Amino acid sequence: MSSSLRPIAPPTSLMEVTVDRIRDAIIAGELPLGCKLSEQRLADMFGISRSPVRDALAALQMEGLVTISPKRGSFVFTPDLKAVDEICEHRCILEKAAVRKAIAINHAGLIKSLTAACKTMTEASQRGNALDYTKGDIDFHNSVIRSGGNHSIISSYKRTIGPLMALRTHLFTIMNETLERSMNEHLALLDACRRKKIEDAERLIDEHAAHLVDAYRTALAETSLFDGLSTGAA
Amino acid sequence: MSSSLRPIAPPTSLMEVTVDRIRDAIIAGELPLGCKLSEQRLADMFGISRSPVRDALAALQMEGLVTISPKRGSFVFTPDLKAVDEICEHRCILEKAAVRKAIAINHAGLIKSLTAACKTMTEASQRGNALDYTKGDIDFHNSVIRSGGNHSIISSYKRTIGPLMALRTHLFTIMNETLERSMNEHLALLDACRRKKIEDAERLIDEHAAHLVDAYRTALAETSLFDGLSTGAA
DNA sequence: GATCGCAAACTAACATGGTACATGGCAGAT
DNA sequence: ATCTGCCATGTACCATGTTAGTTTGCGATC
Repeated sequence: MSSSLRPIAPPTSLMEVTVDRIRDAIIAGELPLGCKLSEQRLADMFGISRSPVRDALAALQMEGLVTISPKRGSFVFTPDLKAVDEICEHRCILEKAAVRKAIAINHAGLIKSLTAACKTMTEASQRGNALDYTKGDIDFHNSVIRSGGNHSIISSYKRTIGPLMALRTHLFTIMNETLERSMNEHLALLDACRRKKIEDAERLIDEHAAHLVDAYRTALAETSLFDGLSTGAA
Repeated sequence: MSSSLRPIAPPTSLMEVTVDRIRDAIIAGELPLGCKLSEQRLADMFGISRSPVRDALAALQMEGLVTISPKRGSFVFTPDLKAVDEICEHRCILEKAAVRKAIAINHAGLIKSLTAACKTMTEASQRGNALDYTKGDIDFHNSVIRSGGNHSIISSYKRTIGPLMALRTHLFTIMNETLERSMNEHLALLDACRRKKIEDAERLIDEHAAHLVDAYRTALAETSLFDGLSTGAA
């Protein structure tokens, strides 16, 4: 109750927070796959003008989360099976290159960040919280990439896995089956990194990616059953 | 026949052509490295409003050609030595992965497109036309990536090499020295691909990338001598 | 009854005005 | 003389009006 008359003093631009809000809504499943994203509707939903919404949609297209058809509108990106395969293959290539470099030039930082991520995942696993586990999972893979130190790859990786974001939510439902195996795979990779076994680390990344493809394909198959166009729930 | 344009309907959006015009101006060197890109000035230059210019700048940021500082403006991206190293390393990783896959699953297509690119480069080399040679060079590397067939990698590659576009022009000046070596390297890679020598192909890509880094670093060193802020010539 | 054409509604794309913010220069104080 | 604070200027960012293109639904025609 001081002199701060401005409860919301956004240091970042309105467009930036709009990007975050739409991205969160997509990841949370409030804006389902293939959902039409009307500029006017989103503007009304957030109580702002169409301009920042338009800029935000362009930025999200850059991240691979939405697709924009000229003169037709924006839609939540829906990857098909082929796209999932290609994205996972691409992701696997980047991770293997990053882990190889990280072990060589940034071993301490790699182990530290990977250990922290594994700690988060272990705790979430014990509590049976798939959402927190997945956040730790994302942290783990981001740590691998970031430890590689190549900024070009870091930014590319972010855009690469973007199209899979909308599938993440549906991955939670089947995660329980594969959670234990996933946990063991991450721990094995951490161990290989700690012992600087590059060959083993790359092999483990390959195997992990293969399992990930299966999970995403299953999630995609489930979501395709809906096949409906929802307007998005509150 | 002129009326049946409906089914395909080429969307010649004003924003799209603005993107092309600005990109061409950057590649041509009319908009030098680090040049400030005023929305109003560009809009006046093209005789249009600021809206499509703003959208075009956002798209070019996606391609890595410009950087946008919030509330400050857009600038032609200027890579430093570290960025050049990282981009070339990234690019090398993608090319090696693509050539490995292309040899395995799309050998005929790979050889065909690479041969065509080499033909263009050879002719340009004999005429001493560095510009055409470079276009063939770009075609060659794009062919490697495209023959890999992974669409995620293809789009990522485009964005990856974007930041180096502004340096391309200055590369022409020193290309004559390294043109012959570059030509031989490409021919050697084509030969390795034709004989399905994956190991050799990857090694050649590594070596070629190393030489490319040197060329870009030299170009960057030359451009940094200018250090001036030009408003762009007609 | 099916198909083609037309029209109305919707929506993205473009243009323009207002506002907040960042930068550069200048005056005044120490 | 140097530094600091204020002011002028330019610019990006947001809001809103206008236009043009696409889609959809209905009706007429075959």
